Amino acid sequence: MGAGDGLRVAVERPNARATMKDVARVAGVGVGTVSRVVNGKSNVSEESVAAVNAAIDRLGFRRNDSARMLRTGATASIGLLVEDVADPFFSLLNRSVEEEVLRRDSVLLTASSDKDPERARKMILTFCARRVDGLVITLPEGGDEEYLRAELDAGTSMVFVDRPPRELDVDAVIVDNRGGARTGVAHLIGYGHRRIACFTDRPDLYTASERIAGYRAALEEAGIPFDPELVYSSATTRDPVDEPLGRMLASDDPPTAVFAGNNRTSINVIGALRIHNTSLAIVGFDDFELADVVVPGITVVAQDPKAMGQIAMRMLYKRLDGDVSPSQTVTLNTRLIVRGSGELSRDAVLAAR
Amino acid sequence: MGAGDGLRVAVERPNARATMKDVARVAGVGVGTVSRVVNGKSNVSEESVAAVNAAIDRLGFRRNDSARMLRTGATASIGLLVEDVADPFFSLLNRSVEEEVLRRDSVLLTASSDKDPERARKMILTFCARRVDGLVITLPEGGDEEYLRAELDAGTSMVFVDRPPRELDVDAVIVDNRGGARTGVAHLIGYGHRRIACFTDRPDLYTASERIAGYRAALEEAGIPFDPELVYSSATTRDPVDEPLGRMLASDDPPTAVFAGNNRTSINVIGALRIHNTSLAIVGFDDFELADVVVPGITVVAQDPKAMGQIAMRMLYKRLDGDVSPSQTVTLNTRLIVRGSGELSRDAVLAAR
DNA sequence: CGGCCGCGTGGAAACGTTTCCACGGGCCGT
DNA sequence: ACGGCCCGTGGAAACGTTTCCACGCGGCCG
Repeated sequence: MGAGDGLRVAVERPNARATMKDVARVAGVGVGTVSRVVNGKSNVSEESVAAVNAAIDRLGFRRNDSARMLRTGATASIGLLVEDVADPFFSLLNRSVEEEVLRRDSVLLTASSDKDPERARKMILTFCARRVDGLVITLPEGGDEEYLRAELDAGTSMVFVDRPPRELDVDAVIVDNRGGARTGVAHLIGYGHRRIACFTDRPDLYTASERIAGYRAALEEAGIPFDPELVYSSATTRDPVDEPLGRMLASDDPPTAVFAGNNRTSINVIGALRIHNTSLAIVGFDDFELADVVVPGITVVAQDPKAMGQIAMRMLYKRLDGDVSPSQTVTLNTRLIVRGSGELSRDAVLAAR
Repeated sequence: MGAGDGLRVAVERPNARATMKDVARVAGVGVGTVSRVVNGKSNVSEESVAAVNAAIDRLGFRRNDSARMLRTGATASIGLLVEDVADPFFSLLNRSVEEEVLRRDSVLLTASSDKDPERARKMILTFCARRVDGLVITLPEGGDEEYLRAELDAGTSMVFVDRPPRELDVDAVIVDNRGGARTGVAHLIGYGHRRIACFTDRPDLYTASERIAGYRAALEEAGIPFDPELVYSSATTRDPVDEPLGRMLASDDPPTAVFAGNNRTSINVIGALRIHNTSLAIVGFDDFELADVVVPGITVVAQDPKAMGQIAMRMLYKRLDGDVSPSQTVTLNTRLIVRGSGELSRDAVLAAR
């Protein structure tokens, strides 16, 4: 009645998870066989499979993946660190990464850095302690990235997204921020604008500085002098921009168009324009829901977070599958989506004044 | 030179992670001492601490959490399953859950069910195999929830969010969907409307059906007959609603106001109104960015995903800390945010026709 | 002066899996 | 008819931690 005993014990303590040993006892086989059945290995007799499955059901057995991970060294998990999982751009990226992770029957650990290098460091180290197979990282500005080298050397694969690495030899997928901004601003110039304001995020952020560079490049190409008075970088994307916009509008030579460096800033600009009861041509960087619901629809330079996630994961899994070729940076092109706000001509704006 | 040997081995194979055994050898102490140092236990001499830390730095040691989890049985991880991490509502919930998880030095596993019960089941079972300490779940409609009982019995704590459990004895935090909808519709009625259209999600979804019930309750209270012709439930929140709205507008007794059952539907309705070049009073369920940027601003019945996440996690951690009191369901109240679209009176709408 | 307590320590067992090795039995080929 | 081989199997080692137990040693109290 040895088997019966095993069962009784399990039934009497329903709160303890059954182990393979318990299953083996109940099924009357060895633990090796249980393991083979659980993992769907082929060389097991039909009777054994049936007996084991019956025992599993009876005991409510579920494999303990901690033990499996320890033994095999493979955790089947990926760590994702972004600025903020609630940000529209990153939440889309998150979802697309999730999709790829799921396809490989892995699990996704997520965290938001909140642009804090220290918090990012802590989370990445936590992920590494958990021995994730790979890491997808948007590293916040301003921190030291050297600590990552140790993890890299230890064999943890990683891909940077949205920002290129500075020193590290890792894969990355980024967006052509500069080119996208240049295109957007050139679009405005094409409609006759010569006084174009530029609202962005903190300029010490990689994406913001690139976009400002694109803005300047477009001006330069058109022979329009750069006027620092027309550039405003907010400390956080949350604060409104009515006041700086008001100052520009009140100047001798006010802008007739605005280039907004990111989607939240676009929204802030729209709000500020409403407050000042005026309309300028607008092109925003990064698409957002409702961009086509306001009137006029907002013309944007769109990124593709879904593609970014897919490509990043494809690169990562290639590394995990053993690819040791030199690291590369993929740059995604942007797409100009014309909706009306960017096609308001200089003449039309001036006429309305 | 025993210690030297240990070091040399580690240096020669930099790709292999050092273990506590390696650290112990290099530091000239026992593994027990290394473990105590790593975990910051107090009863270790200063010299030992110093020696161990030096060895750790030298070897790039990082504790293997798989082994730790196996040994201790505590994984310090929480699983979160929502409909879609890219949805504005759930991404905010995700972030707020993350914040609470971080506070407890845990890690967050996330997944999107995409409203597919089978996918949800798979992910939940995966989380359970990984022995997460607790689960935060938005269970998709239509699936069997019985399989959760086994996990519950096995001691995995869980909290439902956004939907109550049907049979299961688990904690939940939900929103007063019915009451919120009633308030929103009553608000419209207060401005004289008697023909109020209702656009929602699939009515077999819990939240949608509750909101429809709230809509009907408000009508009933005001003595307004319910007209099924004024209710449209789209199969997915992606499809536009121009056609059904057009049909309603073309009828003998067209609506003068709209209640939109969720934020994407609100957006669709705004788009459809624009196409039909007309304006009706609107109240939407669930706030969204830009609700105050369109003109007029959209009056909404707002939920608070952040609070939902906080409360859910507080309940979950109470359970993990041993609370065995009866399970409870917390219902969060909604808040009406007045922005203009809901205050367009019936007379104003009719006058504009 | 002797026993006892407590502190710092090393070592070994245990967590639950996977994987490797060895073994027995049937089958096929020579 | 016999040897080798393959298949299904059981058992044990190993993964890297934590935790428990036992040990030595000093100091303090009786």
